[in-house]
Amino acid sequence: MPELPEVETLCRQLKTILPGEEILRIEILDARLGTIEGLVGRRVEAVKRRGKFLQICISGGLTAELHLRMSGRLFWQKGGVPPFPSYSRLVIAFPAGTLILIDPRRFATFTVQPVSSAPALVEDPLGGLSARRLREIARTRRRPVKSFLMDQRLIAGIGNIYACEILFAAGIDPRRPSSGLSPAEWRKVAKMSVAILERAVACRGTTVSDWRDLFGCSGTNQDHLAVYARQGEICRRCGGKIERITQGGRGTWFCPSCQQ
DNA sequence: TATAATGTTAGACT
DNA sequence: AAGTCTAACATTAT
Repeated sequence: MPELPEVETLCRQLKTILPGEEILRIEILDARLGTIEGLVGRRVEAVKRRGKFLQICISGGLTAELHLRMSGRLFWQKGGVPPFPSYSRLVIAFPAGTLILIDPRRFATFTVQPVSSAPALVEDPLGGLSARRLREIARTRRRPVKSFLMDQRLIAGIGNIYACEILFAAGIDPRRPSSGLSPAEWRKVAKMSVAILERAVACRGTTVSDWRDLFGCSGTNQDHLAVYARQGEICRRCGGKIERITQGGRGTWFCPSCQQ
């Protein structure tokens, strides 16, 4: 569910609440999450984001790393007592309230002292992407540019919705081999990536089905989607018809007439 | 009932 | 060897 803008939204909201708070209690409601040790009694020092990971830095040099995967959400509940929402999988109680991980599909992960995975080649597309760097990384890769943009080892944070929207904004066919884009095309991709992601952050994310922010509110970026989930509808730029294809097992939406 | 859903990754290919 | 592709994970909604 959440991509960079959604995780950034949660991160900004948590920053207003958690720093300085003591962890009073942790309840694991889904055994898939494993055990979580060493956090109770410690204090939150900072909240950060890396790609789609949310990092909670804890006193004593610990870091808890949360990944929401497909259906994870975070919800802030004022009181610390049940009932918790459906599909609550993890509860972390603080003096100010309770942080709840809601996750129907149970793919989310929460780890302490993570074996911090290697950073992406492009650490974070917010605040500037180098077109030359993208082109350099793409030079030896022939796979479709859409799956290139979504590869977290290469660029941190872009997922299915924003990959589709970025390529529409850049006017590039998602099936094009990455190595075949011209310097001018990479400039467009770089520029549009930043623009699309920044607008989504400003809109507190995209709510097409179940995304909600920390306080249960929908985002508003769905109002700006040009292609995602719009198959059969009219392209607002050229009047053509938006199509859906499958790439790497995921849906891709694009306008064949204005994305070349 | 079959399909698709905002993600990642192990293992099999090339 | 590095790059690429597929299936699998678990559950709900259409």
